Amino acid sequence: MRTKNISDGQKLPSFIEVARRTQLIECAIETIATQGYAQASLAQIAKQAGISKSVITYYFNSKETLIEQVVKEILTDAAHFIGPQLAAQSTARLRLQAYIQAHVEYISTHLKQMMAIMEIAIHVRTEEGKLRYGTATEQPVLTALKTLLRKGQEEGDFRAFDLHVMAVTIRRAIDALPPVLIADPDLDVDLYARELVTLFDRATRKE
Amino acid sequence: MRTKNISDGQKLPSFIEVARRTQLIECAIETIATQGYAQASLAQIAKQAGISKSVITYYFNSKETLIEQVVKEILTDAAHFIGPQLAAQSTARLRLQAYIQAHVEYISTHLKQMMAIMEIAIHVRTEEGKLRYGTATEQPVLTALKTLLRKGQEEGDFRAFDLHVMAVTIRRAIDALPPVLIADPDLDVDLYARELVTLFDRATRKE
Amino acid sequence: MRTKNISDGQKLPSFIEVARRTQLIECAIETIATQGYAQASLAQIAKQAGISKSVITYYFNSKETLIEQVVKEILTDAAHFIGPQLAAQSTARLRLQAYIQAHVEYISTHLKQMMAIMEIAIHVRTEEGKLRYGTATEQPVLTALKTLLRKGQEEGDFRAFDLHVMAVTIRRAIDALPPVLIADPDLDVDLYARELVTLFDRATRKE
Amino acid sequence: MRTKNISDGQKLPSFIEVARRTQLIECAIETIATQGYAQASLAQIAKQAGISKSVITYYFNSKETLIEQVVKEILTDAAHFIGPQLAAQSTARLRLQAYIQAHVEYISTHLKQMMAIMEIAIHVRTEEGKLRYGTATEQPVLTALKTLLRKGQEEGDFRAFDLHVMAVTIRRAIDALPPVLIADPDLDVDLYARELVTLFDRATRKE
DNA sequence: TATGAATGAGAGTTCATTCAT
DNA sequence: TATGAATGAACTCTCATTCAT
Repeated sequence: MRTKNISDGQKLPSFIEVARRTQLIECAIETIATQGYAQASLAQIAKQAGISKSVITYYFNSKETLIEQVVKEILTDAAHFIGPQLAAQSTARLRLQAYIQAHVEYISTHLKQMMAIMEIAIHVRTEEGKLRYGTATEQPVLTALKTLLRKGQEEGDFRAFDLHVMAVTIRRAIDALPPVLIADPDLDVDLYARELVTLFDRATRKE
Repeated sequence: MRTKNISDGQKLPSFIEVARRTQLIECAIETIATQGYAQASLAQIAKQAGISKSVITYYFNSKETLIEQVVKEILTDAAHFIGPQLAAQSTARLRLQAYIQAHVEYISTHLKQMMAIMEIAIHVRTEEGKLRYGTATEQPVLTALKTLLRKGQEEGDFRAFDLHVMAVTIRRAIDALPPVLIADPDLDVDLYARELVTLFDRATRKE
Repeated sequence: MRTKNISDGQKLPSFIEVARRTQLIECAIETIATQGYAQASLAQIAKQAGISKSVITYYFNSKETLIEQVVKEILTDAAHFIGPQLAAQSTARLRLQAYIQAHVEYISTHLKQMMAIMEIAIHVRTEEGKLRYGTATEQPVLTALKTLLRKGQEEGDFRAFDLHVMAVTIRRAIDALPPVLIADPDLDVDLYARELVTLFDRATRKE
Repeated sequence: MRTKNISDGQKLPSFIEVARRTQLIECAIETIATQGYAQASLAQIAKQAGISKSVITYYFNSKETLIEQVVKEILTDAAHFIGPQLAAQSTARLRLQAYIQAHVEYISTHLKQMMAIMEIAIHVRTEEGKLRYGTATEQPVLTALKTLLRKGQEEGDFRAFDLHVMAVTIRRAIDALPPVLIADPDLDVDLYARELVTLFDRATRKE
């Protein structure tokens, strides 16, 4: 499965192509994060990149595709960082703790990306009017978290809370961080993480 | 001090005017809630109302003003519903419980309004690029919640958690409900409320 | 010849009708003079008069008609002031002197009206795109002035200049006054008039 | 100090760009001159040019900018034509004569431009409601003319008239020409110029 | 006599996209 | 590989006018 780009039937993407695509995705993220999705017109993104508007539609056929790539890029990178940290834990309690801490750490070190993806999730809709990267895409994320929580219940670490409510609440607590960090860049993120861990540890544990 | 009624210096709005304004605010809410803020052009809202575009700028001078009225209408109504329920509680724990339950109930019975106001909060920006009804407006809400929580700590009901983290988490847990309800309209909201109450009761209480 | 108003076949215009029409013409002049013709929408004029927009189209069927009346009113009044002063003079030289002085005096005491009529002359066009009150209407004015000048030549007071050039130049010298007075309200208008008289006396006289 | 040419930091405008900008300025002048400023919407100008409305905002960011360019273009060209002819004269009397003749000649050969710039001067206002290219811009022009006249007085060529009155009158006499020429395209402009020269020579000279 | 309600046309502007080079 | 040129649709807003009351 190769990315469907303009040189498909014949050659692999050239070096310059990879570089440009990377650069444009970077610039899109930067623009969306700092100015908001509504201001992130192709013209703005091109200006940010110091190139012409048409370059964008040259490498990505449409704005839609560019945004897709941005989302893919960010989600993949985040998964690479967070996934292994969960796998390393032996109990559900530790896994939840790691889940929160890994997310907080990633968010605090990738604030721009997180702002961008939230802007996208909030703004982009399909032709039928549904959010394209919103709750829909969130489903698998929630499912994974619910699995983690259910295991904790089965193993006797967690009490009998409603999986959906707890999963949603945890996710939103994490998603709240980016704007909080924007508003207060000097925030002590480790403390924030520890507070969240404690909060949800108490909220989930058996007694 | 008179109720702003008859012979007040400025003309009374006619019956039709009141009706139209109400209808247009209604239609704006409907359109924003169902199609998203970006799709809610004056043309769309007018179509929804079955009238011409110009009627909107006739009653509200600008789109900006219309949105202001929508926000005001929704927030006022919500405050009228929720405020008294908090005041009736004697302890911080009960107040937090009431805070959550009142919000959940109001949201579940005013889903359209809640979707609309969240869309607005997320999309509308000032000329300088800041969110107009976003974090800024949220500040007083958070402050009020923090005051409630601090009191609980001072009275010995609550443990020594970080006020900001807890307040943000509670708010986001509540704000999560509208899209959850949209995705699953048959959701048992009372259960949802009870689960949230338990969750945050455990998260906050002393031991 | 009566003004064709709404109550034509039957009664004479009522007192209130006359008053309203006068008031609206006044307000139109005020608005046009101070804010410019482009800003003088019916809404603005109505606001100035403290009445509803529809009143204007009630008394004058259209904006076009209102403007017509404004022009008529102003021109008639000016003619009443200036005409007799010319008739009183015995020689062409004195008549030209009176022409200039009467105009300057009238302009300086009716600045608002003069600004309004110049704005109208400049802005209002017919459906075919010609100026409605511009050069076209100016023609009779120029003709009258040329007659005065020709007489002076025939009587031997004036030298053999081109009538058209001289008439146009005199008119424009006079028309220049309103904006000059706006820019410098403390201007010594008598001096201005005397300077103009001298200027054109030297320009016209035989040797 | 280099002529701003190649490798200047900012990109050179392409041939097409120069051509289009020229064409659009041309078409703007044409439309404004023939139909009046009020009718010169972007749609009209685009129609005149046979292109789409968006092309105009592509080359000039806004209508405001387009008009600025139109004004700049016209004034620059006129100054290039008239300036040198004044400098070539030795006495004030000759300079005034050249002033009038150069203006008349330029106007008669650039009638469209002159009509356009007068329309613009009359119509375009700043946000505060002042004329943008009106009396304000006229000030330096009047000042220059007054300087010429004062010199004539100092050198003993001219009598002791009021500088302001004379300058204004001369300017208005010149500004009167465009509409006069429109009304009568077969007018003998040389005669017109000679008549004006004589008129103001007599009006200004010592005895 | 006077008004508020409503409309439709047209204004300037923004934007993603297409196309030829 | 990259760009400038051009388009058309949609946006918010203004305005003179019509109509029922």
